[in-house]
Amino acid sequence: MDKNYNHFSEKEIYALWEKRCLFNPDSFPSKKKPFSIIMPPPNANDPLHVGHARFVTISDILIRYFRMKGYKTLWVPGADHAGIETQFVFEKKLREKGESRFDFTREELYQMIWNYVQENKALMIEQLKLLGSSCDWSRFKFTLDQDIINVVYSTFKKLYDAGLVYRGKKIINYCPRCGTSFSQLEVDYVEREDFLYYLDYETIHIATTRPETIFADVAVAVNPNDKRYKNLIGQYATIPIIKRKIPIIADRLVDPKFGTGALKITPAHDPVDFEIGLRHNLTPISVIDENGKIINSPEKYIGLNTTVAREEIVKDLDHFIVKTEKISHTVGTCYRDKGIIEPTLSDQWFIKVSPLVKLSLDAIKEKKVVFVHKRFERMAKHWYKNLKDWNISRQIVWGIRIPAFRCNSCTYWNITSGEIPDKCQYCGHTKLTQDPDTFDTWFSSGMWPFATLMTTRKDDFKTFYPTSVMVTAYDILPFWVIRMIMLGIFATGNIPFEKVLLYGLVRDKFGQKISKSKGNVINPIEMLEKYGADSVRNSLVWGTLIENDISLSEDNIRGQRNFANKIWNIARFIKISFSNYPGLVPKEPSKIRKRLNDEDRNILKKLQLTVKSVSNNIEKCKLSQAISCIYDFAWKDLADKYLEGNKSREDKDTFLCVLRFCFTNCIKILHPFMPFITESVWQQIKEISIDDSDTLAGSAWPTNRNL
RNA sequence: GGACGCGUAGCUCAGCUGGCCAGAGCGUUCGGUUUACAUCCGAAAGGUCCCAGGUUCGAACCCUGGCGCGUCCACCA
Repeated sequence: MDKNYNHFSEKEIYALWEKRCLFNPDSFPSKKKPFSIIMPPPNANDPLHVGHARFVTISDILIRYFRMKGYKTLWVPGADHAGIETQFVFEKKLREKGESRFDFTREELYQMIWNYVQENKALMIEQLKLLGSSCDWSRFKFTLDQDIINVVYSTFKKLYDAGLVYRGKKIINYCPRCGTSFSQLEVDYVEREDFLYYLDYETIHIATTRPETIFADVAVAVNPNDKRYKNLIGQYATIPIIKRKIPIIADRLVDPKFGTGALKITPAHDPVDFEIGLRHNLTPISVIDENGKIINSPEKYIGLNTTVAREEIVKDLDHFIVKTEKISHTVGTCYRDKGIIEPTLSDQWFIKVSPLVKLSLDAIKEKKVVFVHKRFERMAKHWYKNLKDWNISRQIVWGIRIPAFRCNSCTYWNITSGEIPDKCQYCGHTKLTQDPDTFDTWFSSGMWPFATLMTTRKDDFKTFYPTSVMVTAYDILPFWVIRMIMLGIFATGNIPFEKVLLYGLVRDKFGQKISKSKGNVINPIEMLEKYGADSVRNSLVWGTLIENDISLSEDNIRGQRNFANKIWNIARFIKISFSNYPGLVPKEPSKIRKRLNDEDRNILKKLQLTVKSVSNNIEKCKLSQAISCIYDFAWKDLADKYLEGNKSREDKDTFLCVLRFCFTNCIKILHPFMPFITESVWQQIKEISIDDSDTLAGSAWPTNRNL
């Protein structure tokens, strides 16, 4: 054995595990209880970052622990097509080559992105292996695999048949440059300076930052309690330039303290106005089309973009402008190109969420789904209560195309489970046109736990659903976790997972958020090459609670590398000692009980307590406590005190037997955390070890009976 | 405006349902050269547990209020 541990044999170790098929539950025909985790599929297109490294570590610790405990263990890996994200990255690449998505047909574009993603997917898989992930690669799923798509289709159909899918005109967040709508969550609100124009509507003055939308006004609203305007309610105001008369109405959403306290109502271009419009039965008028150009306005403005139109209209409004002031307010911007989002009326598919929310809240209340950390349960409930109907249409190509076909004759929509209808089910007409839109990524990934298990192996769904625990970052609780619960219960009648373990974000060593612009990005693969996967893994659970954000520093990783080296050297001491005493046969301490002294009994007792505490902590997902227990036992109790205090002892025989026994058990409980070094050590000393397991990864967790 | 957190050693953080002199890692200082490891060993310094009240025999921990910081969400035209 070398003087120091070097981690360069990690790949061989991983290959050994794969060769033994240790990660495939089919190799264990036991009737034991199943334990399963579905991996949140990383974006196929991006290299792994430290956040991924954290969930890999956490999940792998749990998986390896339960595997050693004898459970039938399955960890399903996967990759996500990451709809909008990927298409925009790809389009950027096209632009660099002087091409655009409009140069290709839909099918060509899809195929090109598909090929591009396949190339990158391989890298992602490679990196997951470098981290030691003990997934069953034979069950790998991609979110655009045909069988996954089929599950998504039939779930959509089921939702439709249950009356939970509807097509509606709604205000959506539309980006005219990207040509797509975004969910509420994809819009960034930024603080901006703008002019607030006070306009004379004859009977009343209103204030607006968007004068280009005045031709879309259908009313002026005031707060019902606003004494200034009480007698105007029911009367009319007049839109300048076109002189159209519109009613003055009262609505509680109007803030009397803002501007003049009178709000022009433009239901087609503002979400609040849309809501007020609905309440008062006002018919919306659109003045901005999907390209961001003015329509339904006086001739001279038609076709202008909104910025130019605003300038022109402000010029023409002239003496109608009573006052102009600068204000700073928040404006919705596109999270991709940072441009202004136009709230626009559009036809989209929606999911009616209230029945699904009820199912989910009930499941949480009945403790069918348990959040390991209570505070996330509180957050989830809060989200559910504020969830609005879910717009699932996206105007992009890279995704799952919505199986909705509109009849060219009667214009009714035919919804299928994916198959192309040969005739309209309402009028029998044979010409139908498919909706060009694709599903929101979160809609299909919300089905991930059951879509994967329904398509891996024949009995997987039966055996492994609901999965044992969902491990994911807390920042996607609202995007993903709550939607998986809704869709899982709806589609299968059963919860998708029993526990939700949400972990905190990885930050830099000062606790700052990691971002490219700050230049504090930590590349896990670089660290792993430098210090070994075990060190990186340990540094991601060490010292901070799982549910809290963790500050990662290279110092920390180095500290864990030193720990790995300590483990290596205890093994080296044992190996050298045994080879110095060729006649020495390792015996279990229970067989030589009479020869044990106080120190021997003490360390054996300590081992027992450590195993117990580590098991408890892992089962409660308290991983930082678990690893620090092992760390203290291995380094302080075993190496510094016991080994150091006994190395020159007369009774070498007993000492070495006790040491060997404690150490082999120690690397067993350390294995889920640091699989490579422990396996590597096991391969070195297994001939003098306590059991005859060929690999440590496939060995059994220590139990009270054999301690 | 709403929700959820955080404030403990120089830094990053533990401290579970109130109870032994408040802990760890890193850093700092001092001392160790053979024989498992300098990626090591031994020792030391370093804390008004954000502030103020309250509950209690007893509070870093529970309650109330403040101050400071962070994240997410949202409907200010």
